[in-house]
Amino acid sequence: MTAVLVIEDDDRIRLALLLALEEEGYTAHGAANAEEGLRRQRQDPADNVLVDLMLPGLDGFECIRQLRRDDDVPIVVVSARDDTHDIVAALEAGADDYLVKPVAIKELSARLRALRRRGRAVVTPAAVQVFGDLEISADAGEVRRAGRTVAVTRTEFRLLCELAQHAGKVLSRQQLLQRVWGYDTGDERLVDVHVGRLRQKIEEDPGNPRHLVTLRGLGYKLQR
Amino acid sequence: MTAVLVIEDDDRIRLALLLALEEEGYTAHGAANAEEGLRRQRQDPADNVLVDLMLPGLDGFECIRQLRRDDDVPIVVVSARDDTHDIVAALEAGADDYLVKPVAIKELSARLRALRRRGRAVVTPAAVQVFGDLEISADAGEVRRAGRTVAVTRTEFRLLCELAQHAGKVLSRQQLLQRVWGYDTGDERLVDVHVGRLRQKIEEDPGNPRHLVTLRGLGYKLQR
DNA sequence: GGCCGCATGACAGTTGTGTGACAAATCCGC
DNA sequence: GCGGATTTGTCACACAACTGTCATGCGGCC
Repeated sequence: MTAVLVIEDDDRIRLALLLALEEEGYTAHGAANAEEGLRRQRQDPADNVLVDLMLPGLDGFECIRQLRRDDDVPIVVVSARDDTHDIVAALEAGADDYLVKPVAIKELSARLRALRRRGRAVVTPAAVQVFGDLEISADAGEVRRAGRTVAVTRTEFRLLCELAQHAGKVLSRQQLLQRVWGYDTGDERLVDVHVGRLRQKIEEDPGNPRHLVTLRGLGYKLQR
Repeated sequence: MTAVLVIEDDDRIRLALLLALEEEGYTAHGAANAEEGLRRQRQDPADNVLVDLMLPGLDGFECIRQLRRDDDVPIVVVSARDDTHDIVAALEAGADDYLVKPVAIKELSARLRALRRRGRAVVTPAAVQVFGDLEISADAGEVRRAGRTVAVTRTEFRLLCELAQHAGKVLSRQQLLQRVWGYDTGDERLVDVHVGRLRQKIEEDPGNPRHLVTLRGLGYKLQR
């Protein structure tokens, strides 16, 4: 069974697409905005994703880019705008096809089939973030220091990724607790402990950290 | 350098496309009818083929089918007819995309790029992947370790292929359940068991896997 | 000097993973 | 169809790794 995720803010259009897709034999799920769509796709990846370009909050282009980071899923843009600039930008962002509303469901279905036939993307090397002698690859779930892979635990990895995502910026313990652990409240010392453990692994001299630095009274930040 | 073959009987349009493509940095060749196009592609395969639907003699649909028989080359239809039936028929025949004339060259170029990015044709025709002393032949359904063929079951093979397709990247148990078993939900331990069995067969020291490694809390990945 | 924030080591409870056993399902030659 | 062999999925258990809490001590800062 082929699953399709439809990210579209207009309720009427979304429902119409979902119904039409199910009519065509797909399992279809909807999301009303980019954030919800991304979460869904992470939790339970569909085989195809349909994205509208004009979304509240995170826009379609950014949504495509983030989808592409995690996944090779075929992405089809379904937009009201028939404009070469938009089409090119969407394809460059990582979309595989672009359809202008209103779409004929038979065409959509045929295009989805053509995309699946072509299969998943060629094995692309995992994306890597570099901080001096420190390399982080979210895809590969890997951290390297001076070329050597170091084993970090899941929590440490999440913490590191969160810091890397906001490289150079201070993140308070509260923010980290929230984003890494999902705690709205809790003991901030917990962050210290894990930062300490992380330093043991990724810093040359853990007592004198160069990448994962403390900003007294503010929090931590990751830098080159 | 990327080569494109344009099969189009209207001289003016063909020349315009060839010029525009060269402007975009492609090497472009033309053919005025299907027979000539097929011959050219056999003799000196291009990386992409553009086909008009209305051709003298052999028509575009048949041309696509014959191209597809020999080759996985990405095929884009460029036609004056904006009709769902034609679009669906062309895609079913084996085309990868369908553009309605007049085409914006920037859009065409972006679509060609998107296709190549995805194309299995361009990169993995042999479909034998090598991971150090481990070889996986997707076509032949064979797995070899250190030159010796090892017998793996169908499930194990699919699991291995899925991991190989995303070589070097972590796949969560959820993703594997979804992609290998098609389960939307289910016991993740199932994945563990099959990974364990696979290791017995493909790893030199199954207790100390070098290729099929666990990333605690994240999932599994296949590496060199 | 005293206070506060941070680093660190130890520890117990929890979680995640590997593995062997087993029964159901499937395959296959006859 | 039939019976044996293979494959598949479930379960339980053991073990190792990880997590969060706490206590202690150090060092900067007012």
